[in-house]
Amino acid sequence: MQAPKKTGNSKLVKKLNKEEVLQQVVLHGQISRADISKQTHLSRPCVSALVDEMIQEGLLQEVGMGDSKGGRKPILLEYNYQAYAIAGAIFEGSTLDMAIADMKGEFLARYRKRLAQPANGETVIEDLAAGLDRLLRESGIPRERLLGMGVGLQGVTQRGSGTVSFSPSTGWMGSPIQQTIEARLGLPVIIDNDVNMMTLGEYVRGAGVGHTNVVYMYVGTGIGAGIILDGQFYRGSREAAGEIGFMMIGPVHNRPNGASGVFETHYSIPGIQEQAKGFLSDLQEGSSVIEELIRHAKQNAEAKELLADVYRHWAYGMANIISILNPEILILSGEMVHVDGEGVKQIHEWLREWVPEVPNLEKASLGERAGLIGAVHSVLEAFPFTRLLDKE
Amino acid sequence: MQAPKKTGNSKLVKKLNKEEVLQQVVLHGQISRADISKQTHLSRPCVSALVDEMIQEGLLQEVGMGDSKGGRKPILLEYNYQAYAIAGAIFEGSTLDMAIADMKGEFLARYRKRLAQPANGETVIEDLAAGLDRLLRESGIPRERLLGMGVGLQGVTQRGSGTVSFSPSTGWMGSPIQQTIEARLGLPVIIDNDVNMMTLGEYVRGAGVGHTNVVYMYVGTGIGAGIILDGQFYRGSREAAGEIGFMMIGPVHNRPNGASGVFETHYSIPGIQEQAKGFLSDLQEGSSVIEELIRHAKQNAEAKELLADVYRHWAYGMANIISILNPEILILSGEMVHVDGEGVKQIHEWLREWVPEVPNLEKASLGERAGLIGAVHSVLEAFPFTRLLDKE
DNA sequence: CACACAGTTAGTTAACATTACTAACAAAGA
DNA sequence: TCTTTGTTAGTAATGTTAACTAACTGTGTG
Repeated sequence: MQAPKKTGNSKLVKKLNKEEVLQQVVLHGQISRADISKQTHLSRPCVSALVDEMIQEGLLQEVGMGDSKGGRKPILLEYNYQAYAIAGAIFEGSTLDMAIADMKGEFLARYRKRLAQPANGETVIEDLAAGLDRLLRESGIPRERLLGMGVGLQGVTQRGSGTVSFSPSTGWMGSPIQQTIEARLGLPVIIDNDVNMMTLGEYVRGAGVGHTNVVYMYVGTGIGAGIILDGQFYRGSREAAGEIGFMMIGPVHNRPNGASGVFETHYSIPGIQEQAKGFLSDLQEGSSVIEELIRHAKQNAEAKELLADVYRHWAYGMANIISILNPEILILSGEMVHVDGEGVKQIHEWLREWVPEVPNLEKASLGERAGLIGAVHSVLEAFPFTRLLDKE
Repeated sequence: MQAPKKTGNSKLVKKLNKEEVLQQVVLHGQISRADISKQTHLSRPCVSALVDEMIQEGLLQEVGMGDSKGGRKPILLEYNYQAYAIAGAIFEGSTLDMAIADMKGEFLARYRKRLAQPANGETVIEDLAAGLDRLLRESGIPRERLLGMGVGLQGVTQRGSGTVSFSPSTGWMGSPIQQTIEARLGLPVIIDNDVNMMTLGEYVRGAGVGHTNVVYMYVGTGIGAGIILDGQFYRGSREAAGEIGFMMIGPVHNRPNGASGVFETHYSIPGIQEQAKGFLSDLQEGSSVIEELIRHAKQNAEAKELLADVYRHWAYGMANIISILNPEILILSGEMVHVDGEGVKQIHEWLREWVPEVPNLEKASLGERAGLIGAVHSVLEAFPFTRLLDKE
């Protein structure tokens, strides 16, 4: 039942210390051995030894001298972000969006492809493999320097077991798809829901940076949320946390589709469209329902009323989330990014009236890149520095 | 910024290993050195050394021989639950309820006192000190073997800073009351909201045992919840998590008291009483509003309607919590424990209709002892074995 | 039935490996 | 000359493996 550790866990301490040193370097960008020692309670000789090993391993580099502070000049160290690379992939509708990134999360190459619909699970895996090959070629990164791939997709995923129980856009159903892909690509793979990937992206690079309790609220085809509490992704006991589309907001009866939640039946984009069909029939491909609704609301009283109703009920949802979770920030995404300043202000006012601790309300800031960035970071998170230091 | 560690952190490893050993003993009740070694990846000699030290420190005891498994009989070790003691105190209305417990959380003595109202903050502290003295005398435990005291109270607490911003029953307001009490008692003190203490109690000894995602829903004078996610108490960014009385359930307008939440305005006990005042005027001291309402509902159509409405809105609250958090268990407490089987069944049916992952629905099982048990455990949690092993 | 002896399990001792520390020193600069 | 940075050398702490003692089970034999 216990993890096997052959050399005794003095090795563990070393690993921890190495990680701590690495963390300091990452944190400061450039730093000397002496300064690391000051920051970490580790002695200078010890830091020196650990740093030397990590230089051997390619994780750190000496990048020149710093300014003297009255004595010998320090040798500055830098994290070698190019030591390894990570791949990310997102299935969004019928397109596959891929990228390869360095360990900073910076994209080195990107690749996009439209998939034939309906998707066939096996050819989709081949598409993934082909995309990866191309990214490797384009970026010039040798395959053995790839740490893994993060894959985000619309649908229902069980990250723990690496299975996908429902995903029309990829054609993956049931079965431990993660292992299958890992075997095909010869790489560790992480599979997760697209909203979770976007949440992670915004958390590490977008609107959520610097916060420890973050709720990412998404309104699109459905309504969902990604939840990060005390700096940790919270998934719930059956990976069903954040299914806020099932909140009891709006008319309880009159719910045609039993599988859909009450909230999302009425206030997801399809739900709103249904309510607006009297005046919003002429919607061209690719345009935003909310933008259109806002436009109509300027002349049409009915549209104005609907828009206010939508805002109000979205605000109810936020108030419930806030009451339960007291997050520092609520990130608005999906179609909610099209709400204008007026609308956000109105929602904010309501919240101040209803709940005592109103968090920051911010629109998602990464746009369509959020998912990919999250996918890349899901790998970085799962393989923290630890793994790199394992190259025994 | 860094924790000071004088001897280098090889000492840290030892502590960790010692804790691991201790954990095994606690977990198994009785266990031999050899078995600990098998469970912990630590070698037998190492376990022996650590165990010997802990026997010296009084934390472990040899309690006799176990059965032979074909060779020498093992010497069984046991955790010495009596090595230290913990005190707990709960202010519930105008009574102060205190207990002293061993490290298993078993009460060794208990003490109750009615406080004069309105409470004066300073005399309350003296009451606390007097109660503690009495408990120590009664249980025969020397003061220096006390690890600390957990204090739970109705009101608004900031556990992080140890302050109480609102608490009529104790008369404590603002000011870092925790330090004041610590100074007076000469003991580490933990202050927390009573609902949080009860949540912890149910989590470690009551209905929540064995679960990692637990929501404890309390309906009384107000409506609140305690939240444990992935085995950790979740408090929110400003310690306002679980303020579910502010959910947007029930009539939004017509809320007389601006400080109270929409949900609790209508569906806390005072809110229900307000709605029931037509037929529930004759309520004697100490009886349950819900029990009375259930009784009336058998003859009175109006009462029946109100009861159904209350159940329904409580269920809305639960559905929202479940949608967001997907807990494994929802513990019903406060006046909700008086809901009869019929009512629970009805609520469960609604939930199955509304949300996909319905958790266990269970009534709180510890009754009025929950808070005290939680208070005691809050200390155990804050001073894990770590502290004991610090006696360098 | 007594008893020797092999086999097994528990716990300890001894020698060794790892890792971090302190102290002292060399290098480089103000 | 005094500082600051980085390294070398010796030491202390802690855990490991290997080997040993202790204690018990079970079995075959006189």
